[in-house]
Amino acid sequence: MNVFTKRLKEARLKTGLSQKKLGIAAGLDQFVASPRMNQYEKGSHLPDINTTKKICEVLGVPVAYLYCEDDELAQLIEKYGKLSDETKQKIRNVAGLSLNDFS
Amino acid sequence: MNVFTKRLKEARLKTGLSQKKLGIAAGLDQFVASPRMNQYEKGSHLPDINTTKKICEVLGVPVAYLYCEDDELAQLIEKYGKLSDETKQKIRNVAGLSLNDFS
DNA sequence: TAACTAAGAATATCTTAGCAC
DNA sequence: GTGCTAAGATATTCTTAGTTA
Repeated sequence: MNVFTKRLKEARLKTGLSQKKLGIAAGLDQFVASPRMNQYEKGSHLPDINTTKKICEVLGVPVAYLYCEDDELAQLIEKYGKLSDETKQKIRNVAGLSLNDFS
Repeated sequence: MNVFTKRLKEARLKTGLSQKKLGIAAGLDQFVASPRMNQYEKGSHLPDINTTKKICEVLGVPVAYLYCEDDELAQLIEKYGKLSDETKQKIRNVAGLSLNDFS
């Protein structure tokens, strides 16, 4: 079980969708959605980048989230897009990434 | 030019390595390193996950970095691993991810 | 209904052999 | 040396046709 499959399964279960329904929601044909999503989640195959993007859109997570090895960083990646601009800026300040840090 | 190719090129140029040298450092055969790394950087092909991991190790970036669409989040992903545990915890607090937030 | 798998079909990447700068 | 590409060889995923719980 690699990181991709772990994050994919966790994110899917959060939505309450079955493997098949997630695949259909991501634009896969109804007859292939079940085996393909299962192959992705079990790790026997890896989806191409476009399918990955669509799956992530349905799951509400960035693509980077599925590839993130570090659990804490993965949490941060998942939440980052839902934060206010103010909070994002605060995080950038703390991380030392601010371009406009005159403090 | 997609996100993967953009981040790959930027990260490689930061290291000062040529495409070929990066490929060799990532474990690719010397005769295939140049075309393969070029194919990855130009976006004609995508490397498998194991090759991606090795490339990222040489580049000093997490795999998630190459797949991150958001530029600011990508910066944060790149820097996160280099931060102190204290700074990481501060960021988690600001993001509202702390499990031990009794404030 | 949901999760899962084998195996041939289809499609992708990888290697070779180069060219252009 | 560096960046880059076409095309056949190779390895992967995708579809089909199911089984299992």
